[in-house]
Amino acid sequence: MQRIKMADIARAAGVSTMTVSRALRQDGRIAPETRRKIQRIARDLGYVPDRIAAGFSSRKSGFVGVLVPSLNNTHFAETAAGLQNGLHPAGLQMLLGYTNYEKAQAEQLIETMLERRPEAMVVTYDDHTQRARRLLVEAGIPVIEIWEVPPKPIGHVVGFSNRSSAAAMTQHLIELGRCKIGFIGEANDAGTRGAQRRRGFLDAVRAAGLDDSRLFATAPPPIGMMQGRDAMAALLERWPDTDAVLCVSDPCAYGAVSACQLAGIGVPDRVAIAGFGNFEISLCSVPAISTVAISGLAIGAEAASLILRLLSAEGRTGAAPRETILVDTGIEIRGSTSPID
Amino acid sequence: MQRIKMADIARAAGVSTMTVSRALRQDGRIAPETRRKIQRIARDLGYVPDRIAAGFSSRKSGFVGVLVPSLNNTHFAETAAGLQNGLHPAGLQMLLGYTNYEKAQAEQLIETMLERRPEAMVVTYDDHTQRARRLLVEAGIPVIEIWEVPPKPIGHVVGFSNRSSAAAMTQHLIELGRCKIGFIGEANDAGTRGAQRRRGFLDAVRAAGLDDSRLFATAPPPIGMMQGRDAMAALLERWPDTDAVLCVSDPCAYGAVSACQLAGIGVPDRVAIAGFGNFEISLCSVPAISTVAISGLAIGAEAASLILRLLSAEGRTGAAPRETILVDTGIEIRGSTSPID
DNA sequence: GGATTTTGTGTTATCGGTAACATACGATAG
DNA sequence: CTATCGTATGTTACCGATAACACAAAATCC
Repeated sequence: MQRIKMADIARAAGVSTMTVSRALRQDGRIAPETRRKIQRIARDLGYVPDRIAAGFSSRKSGFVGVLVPSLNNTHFAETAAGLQNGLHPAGLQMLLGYTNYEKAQAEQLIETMLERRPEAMVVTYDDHTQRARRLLVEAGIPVIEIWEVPPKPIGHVVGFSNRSSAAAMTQHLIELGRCKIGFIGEANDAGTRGAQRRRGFLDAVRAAGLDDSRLFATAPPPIGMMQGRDAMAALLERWPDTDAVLCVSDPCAYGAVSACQLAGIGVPDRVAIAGFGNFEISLCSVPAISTVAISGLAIGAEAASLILRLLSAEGRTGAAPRETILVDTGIEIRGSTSPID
Repeated sequence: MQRIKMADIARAAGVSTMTVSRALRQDGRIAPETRRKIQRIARDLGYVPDRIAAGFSSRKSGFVGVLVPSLNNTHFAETAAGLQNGLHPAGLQMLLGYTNYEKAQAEQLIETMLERRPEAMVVTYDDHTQRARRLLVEAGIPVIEIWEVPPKPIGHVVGFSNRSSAAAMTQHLIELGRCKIGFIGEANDAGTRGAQRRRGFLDAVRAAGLDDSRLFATAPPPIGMMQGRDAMAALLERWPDTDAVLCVSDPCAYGAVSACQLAGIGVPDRVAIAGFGNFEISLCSVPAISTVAISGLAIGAEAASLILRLLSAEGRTGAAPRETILVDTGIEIRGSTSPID
């Protein structure tokens, strides 16, 4: 089974391959009639252009590498969707990889993705290995970190402050009059998003002069509903008088709510519970769960549009100035933290 | 910024590029000493091989195209994860695209993916357009449909029968003694997975001689929790004496459970509710939701291993015989359908 | 009406590797 | 001691498209 290539069309049309190449792109000065004829022949022959070869020749691969910790997570799935929506119309194909929250896996994926000569890389903020950072820097392409504003960015940034968002939500719990507030999340001290949220929690609790010891560490991410449930049960056993809990994410918070339901503990009457991320479950849960609203779709869309901007502005000497784009976040107050009458 | 290429290494080592090419692969007969020297130089120079060029030359792109309806869905996210796990170690990069349940989008994605010359295509079963099917067939590469066993497969299959699984779950509801059973799902009559589940529901209900009219049609997919909630409320308004409901998926079923909670309707006492897919929410919900257990990870893993098998067995004349791999499914009975005392 | 520009198309080289074949040389066999 | 072979490496061609430049014919100018 021989694939049709440009030379076949050229032969059929009695022109050179260069003319075919020009006719099939918007580019180039071509007689309208010639173009129509070539397009018709291409269609009749069922020609499928070879973008690999085209990219190889024009030194533009048409790929953008994207790394997320997990696909099985609304956040990152939406980010990927936002990226695809923005990149696909521009002829860019997303190379998606998920790291399963493992640094070694991330480094591995970065390495193999770079072998595909992407035109840009999008990586979810994390405490990447030195080698991973070096590979990204030396690739000489735009690198965009998403989902946080790193203290030491590798390149461009599309994110927000997990720390201050978590602090804002904690502040809300404090203003409810709660004073024995716990936190459920990973214990990892490295610079991850979860750790930033824990820091924000501590910022707010300490500023209010409250007990800052009620940190319940789960296993490393991914932290799902059942982890949240188990953690909540354990936290209440250890500190039975806890009156509010901030969870590192919404699924985790839903697990905490379900633990209370099973134990007959009223939410929000006895314990207020808040999550992070505005997942669907936090809206549909009974009671609905207060959460920090972030749009993964927006992050993906912003990253995509930044990439398009950076790639089209490639006339500059040296690297483009570092861009930092902040996406909006907000606190959604719902039933799980409504004031006690 | 000039990238290092094989020629640079060859010059530094005083050998030809061909020797470098051989040394950096496992292939070829190379003096161990030469290989070590070349590998060291490559490392020192920070060489990153160009897999695009390599693939272009060897006529193997190293890509596998994967199409799923949605990423924001545990099912397909796990499938993608299973595929990546299986393909990445073999040096294959997944090109992932999501169709948002739209046929036109699927056709578009198939077209642009084929321009990347993938070595195989994985598509989620759906009622694809004629043109999409033709493109896939004419690509001359292995095509694998997943998540259903199609009546007219395009190529290979890794799936299960949505219809009989749904029938089995409906049968379970019938055996509970329920006789006014509803179904919540899409109305679309096309050959989608949801439509197959509805057929299975009807099979079982009719076989038992029960009322088969309680079909509540939601909007087209994606069908989320809130759609399930609204649909359940509307279904109960229309048919207040309904005593069991099968939902097209778990998130939808959770929405239905939450609708009952809000309305003060006991689950399972007054209405039993079952879902489909074994999402985390069905396990963590209170009550936990009975569901059809399917492993998206297994589907992805099976598809990946089938691809590797097909690609390595490319010595055959003509196409390889069509393979159909069935993955296990089972009924998980949980609180939402426990018998009334 | 000849010079200049514009338009449409062709030619050549090349992107970074690898397949296929060629070759030099030391080892082994007879 | 020569014929044969296997091993390690080099040479050449090419994968399918496009960039850069060349060039003839038609259009425009003064």
